[in-house]
Amino acid sequence: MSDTPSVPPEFPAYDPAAIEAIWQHRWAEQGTNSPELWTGADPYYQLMMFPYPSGEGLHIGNLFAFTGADIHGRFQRQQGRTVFEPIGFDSFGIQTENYAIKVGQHPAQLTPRNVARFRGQLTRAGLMLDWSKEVITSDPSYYKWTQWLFLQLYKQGMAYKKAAAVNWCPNDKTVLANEQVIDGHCERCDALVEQRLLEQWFFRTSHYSQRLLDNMTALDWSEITRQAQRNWIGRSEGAHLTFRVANAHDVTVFTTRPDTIFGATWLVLAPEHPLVAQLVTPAQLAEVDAYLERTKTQDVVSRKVNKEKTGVFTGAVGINPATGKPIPVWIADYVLMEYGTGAVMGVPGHDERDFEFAEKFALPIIRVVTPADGDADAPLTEAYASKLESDLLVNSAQFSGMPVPQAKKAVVAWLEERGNATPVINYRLNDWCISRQRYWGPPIPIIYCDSCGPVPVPEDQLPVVLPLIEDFRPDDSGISPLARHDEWYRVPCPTCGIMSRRETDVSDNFLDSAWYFLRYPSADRSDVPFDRALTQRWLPVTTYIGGNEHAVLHLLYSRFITMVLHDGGFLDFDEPFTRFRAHGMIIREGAKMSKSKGNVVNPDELIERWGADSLRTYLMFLGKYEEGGDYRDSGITGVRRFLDRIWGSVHECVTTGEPDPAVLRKLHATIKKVGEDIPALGYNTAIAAMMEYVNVLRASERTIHRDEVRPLIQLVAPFAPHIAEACWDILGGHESVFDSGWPAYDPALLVSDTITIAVQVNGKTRGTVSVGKDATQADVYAAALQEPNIAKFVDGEPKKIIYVAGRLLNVVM
RNA sequence: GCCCGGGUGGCGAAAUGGUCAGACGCGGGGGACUUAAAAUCCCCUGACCGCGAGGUCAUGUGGGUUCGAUUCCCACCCCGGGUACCA
Repeated sequence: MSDTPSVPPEFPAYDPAAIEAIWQHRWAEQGTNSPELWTGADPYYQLMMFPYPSGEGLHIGNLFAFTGADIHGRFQRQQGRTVFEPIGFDSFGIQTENYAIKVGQHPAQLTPRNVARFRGQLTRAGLMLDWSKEVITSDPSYYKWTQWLFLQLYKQGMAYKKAAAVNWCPNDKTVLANEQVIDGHCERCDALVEQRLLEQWFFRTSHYSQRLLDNMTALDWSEITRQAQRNWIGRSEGAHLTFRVANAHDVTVFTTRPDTIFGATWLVLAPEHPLVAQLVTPAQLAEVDAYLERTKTQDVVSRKVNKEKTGVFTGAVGINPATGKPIPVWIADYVLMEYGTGAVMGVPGHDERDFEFAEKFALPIIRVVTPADGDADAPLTEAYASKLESDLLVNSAQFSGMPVPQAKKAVVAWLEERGNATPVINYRLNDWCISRQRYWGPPIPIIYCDSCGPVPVPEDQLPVVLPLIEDFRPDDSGISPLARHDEWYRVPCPTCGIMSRRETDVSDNFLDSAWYFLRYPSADRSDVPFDRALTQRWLPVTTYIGGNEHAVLHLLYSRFITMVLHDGGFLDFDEPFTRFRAHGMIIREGAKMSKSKGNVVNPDELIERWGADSLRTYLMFLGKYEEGGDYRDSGITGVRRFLDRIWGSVHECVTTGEPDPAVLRKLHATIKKVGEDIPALGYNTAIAAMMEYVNVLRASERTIHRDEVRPLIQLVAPFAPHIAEACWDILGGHESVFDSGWPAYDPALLVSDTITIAVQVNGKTRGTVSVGKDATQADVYAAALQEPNIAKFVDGEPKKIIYVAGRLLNVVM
């Protein structure tokens, strides 16, 4: 009882597996990660993009993304907010279906297995997920409401049916998604893909183009993401111009360059343009038919990829409303029916594509625009398509000499008077085709009745359950596999009762994910898709973190759905995500990870070997979260050592004596730094700052005071939650470290009485001087001259002295 | 082609007008402890010249602005991502 131990007391080695198991169990048992949604103060909805539960299990990239979001959420919780961090599975869709076909199993069997595996992995990774609100999109309790959503859009006139082209494989006799068409060939059988017109369901996203654009200015989103959306919406200002055509209907074109109309030497229609049949003259009929046939037997993808100009003359002749001259009307597949009016005027002098076309078909090329100092008659060897505001019109009658921006307005006004023009704003954003001629998705809840037409399935009859059929593969019938099941698709009309047919298409996977964030808080409710009051309390999502590969489609569709629900009176807000941050991509040793390269990192093995805390922290240490990182196998040891040192410090620290003031200063600087870096997603520098502190804390095997190490545990907790809980417990914490708050720093400790000023002579640093914190320029200069190493460079009177208060003095000789 | 990112030590990366650029970590070298090794701890580590003090060069390339540039401007090269006949 009297012996003073001569060796330091032993303490258990840091054993991540054991610690992590204990705390994960405790979190689950005590519901630590399931906040009280109705009463919790200061709600903070921390959302991460839910995964598609692939057969391969959780990818390290998923883990990188989720960990970054989780750290943000855990930090917010330590700021005293009630943080809701839900998770779910995007389990419907073509990816799962294709995988099921590949491995020869049914997606309905595969999905629960994959989901179970993901659950295990996500739990093992120590994410602060509220599993009590899990959402699985392929579960009838979820897709019931996806179908409900379709019905609301239908009621609001936002869903409609029209014919649209799909990729069709004539060999497999099935519809293909764009990504299944490789170079114009079917990815499975290599047959040449063609296009087919099918009646499909669309959502009127285009109705919201301007609002989707306008609202964006108020969103706190990564700028790259906003820019991607702006480009996608593609607003462009221009005009509709109308051309008379002899013996036929007028042709209206869209152009952003009405000023160039004097140079329009032909008209071109898309092959699908409705006026084509009317315009063709008997003499040209055979040639035109042949061309139309050719464009039809081309898949949707390669038509856009193949830039070689083709076309055919219709025989029709239009009148250029500006010049009054006759111009030929052509058909060419470089004109897209889905953009503008499906017809353009050919202005070869000032449009690259038109120039190519003119060269190929020997059409006249007229210059109507020239640089300010240019020659009106200089021949064009390529299209002059500059956007310079100083460009002037030439060869354009009364408009010659006018600058382009002014001419755009003047020409439209002039033609407008004659009824030949209307100013319009056009968007490239198309309506959203949600029909999929597939099996693994929510059936679209519509019934076709011979006497009533399309009838929505009454809401009290939802869900329209996806039947469990064995032959779920797409086959040679050319329509959805569901159409092969009479017993499923033959139903009485809800209105008149006569035998009718169900819609056999399922909806797009993107529809499942366009509203899942609304479902989470209400996931346990079977009577409503989302509870109005609870939604009001938790949404819009406070912070959404996800990959920028979804910058356009998923985020745009989610915004669209939110707007529609708002306008339908279901929501009080019309933007779903207040703050969005795109994380970067994780690569390995400079290369993209892929199965074919065999360089995929397996998170399970890493967690087993190093622990979840080390892996989490290491992933965040690789680089800027928003830029991604380069995963290298050797680096994780440094992070593990860092956690080991924290573990050691917690066990070795004493409560006698006082903390070292110098260490405390560093501690408070670290608290400040980490507290500023985490909300800005500067995780790598936050970790570096903590490492620096640990180096100071343990320098020269000094004795560590408990008060020097305790706040560090709170700082490291978002990154390494398990070891933090364990350490907090050891240091006498009575609650979870995540309910212990965040340490405050004392600003007074961060300023010292003396400051070090760099002294440069002619811009070269020659030394530093230590002066009082209120020193003036003169004080610093005087002090500098006392330093021989500085003074020797100062010879005579300086020409100039620049003083940056508190930082630097530059003496210019 | 167009729109975004990004080029800094042997490597992952810090610092975006101001203290010899390179924090933090990996890797490497040296030392302490140990019978030895591991672990741990301490020191060094951009390149070149010099015994040394010290000096020279260095943030993709070339210009420019400035007392001062990795940081701002212009041109170009390379890498990554997105998008693509959008009139």
